[in-house]
Amino acid sequence: MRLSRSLIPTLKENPAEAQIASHRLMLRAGLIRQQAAGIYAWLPAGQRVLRNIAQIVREEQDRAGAQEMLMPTIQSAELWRESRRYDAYGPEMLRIADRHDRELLYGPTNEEMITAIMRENVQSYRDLPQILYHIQWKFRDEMRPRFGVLRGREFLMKDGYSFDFNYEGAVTSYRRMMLAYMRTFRRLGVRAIPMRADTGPIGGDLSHEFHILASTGESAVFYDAAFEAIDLRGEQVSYDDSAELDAFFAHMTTLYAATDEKHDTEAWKAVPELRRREGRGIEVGQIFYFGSKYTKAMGFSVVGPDGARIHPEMGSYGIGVSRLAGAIIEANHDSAGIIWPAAVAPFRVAIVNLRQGDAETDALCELAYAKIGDSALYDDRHERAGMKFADADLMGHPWQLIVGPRGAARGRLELKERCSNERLELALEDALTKVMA
RNA sequence: CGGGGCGUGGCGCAGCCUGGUAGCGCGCUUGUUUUGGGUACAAGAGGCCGCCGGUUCGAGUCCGGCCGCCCCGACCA
Repeated sequence: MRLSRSLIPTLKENPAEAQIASHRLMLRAGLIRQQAAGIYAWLPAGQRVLRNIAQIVREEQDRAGAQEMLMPTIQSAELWRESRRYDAYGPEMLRIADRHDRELLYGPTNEEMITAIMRENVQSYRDLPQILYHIQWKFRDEMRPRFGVLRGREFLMKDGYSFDFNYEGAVTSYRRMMLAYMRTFRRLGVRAIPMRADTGPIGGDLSHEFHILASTGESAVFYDAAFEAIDLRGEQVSYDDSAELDAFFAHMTTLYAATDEKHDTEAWKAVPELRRREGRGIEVGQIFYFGSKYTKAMGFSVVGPDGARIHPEMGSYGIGVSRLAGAIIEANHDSAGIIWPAAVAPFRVAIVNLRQGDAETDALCELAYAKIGDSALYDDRHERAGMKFADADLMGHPWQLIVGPRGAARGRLELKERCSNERLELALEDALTKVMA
């Protein structure tokens, strides 16, 4: 993308409404603009971030055997009466009436809808297990939206649902999703710790929240410092080997880690004192097992091998895609701006033309831009070098390809790595090799 | 929802107490200058002062109502 022709409105000053770093930086780097309390428009660069995060989430869900689908944002109140959550959910649910005065709602989550879809289309235990997910906008009418996209009212979420014939199967699905989540967060460039969590209105008795540690997090968390050292990735674990899956699950859940709702002071005392960490976390995902709560309430059953009907066992699995954009920035920034992990950066590299109009400089920039293509943001504005440097740092591209007349005359340019601030003078080909690695 | 605060060019703010033709910095446009970390000078453009009503000869300023936004708390798959 050529910056001169892009809607990436960077701000030099901090907008007054933004209190925390990620919110300030998302506004200043031109990623988002607020439209109403807790409701944001994602500008082109922001949309690219959202798309990158969603794509990684999608790939890891697919790899875990989940199937992508797409359910609507608007749901019928009838559906929610079946599970008795229409009244239970309270004012956080946005209720709408259509022109015929039929009661609708903007979905805050989709357990009812997916259960209804399964009920209509699945009759036999042989059709199980299944895990389905979608990436869709949700709306929860929060009492007090804040912190930009970290607590918005409208937000993009990956929500998935597993259906198993029995408890053992459901536990396996739960463990598969935990593995998928750890891999997802790893690829997104953040360390998220699974913590025992409260199940809340979704109900059920087994749940973990995934928290990125950050002083600005909304949740108080307690965890064993050993988490800071262990391998959270699970790269080598096979989804199809139940022994490996169980071992990974044990590895993730044996050490103490809990949110304040589930904090157990007795168990806490068993953690060596020097390893007790109390901090704050940003919840970026949560997984639940809740058995047949919804399949029973909504009358979804399948015929088993013995001819008897059983209510499938469910789990649900959420990742806050739009919240992650903010959380990743919260965990990766400095005083100059964002420091994007390469996997989610809107642009892998900025081409900084220090002397727009200088023939050799322009030519070298154009060549670099042609070779890199869409993952480059070419700063071809007629602006001073200082402003371009400041904007590139603010936007947080992992790499900056700095091209000025001094080097261009000799066919050289400078490559700056945002996270280390390291600069190298190189020929274009060598720089591209490093950038594309 | 309880408490607190704020709405004035795109952004950040002053002006309001004590009513009298709307200001500053940044940004934007044009020109000159400068050119490897937000250059300097000059000339410009841009404002239902959140909305409605009231008081007054006159309201950004005073009074009432409403709306929006932010912060603390409670709440929060």
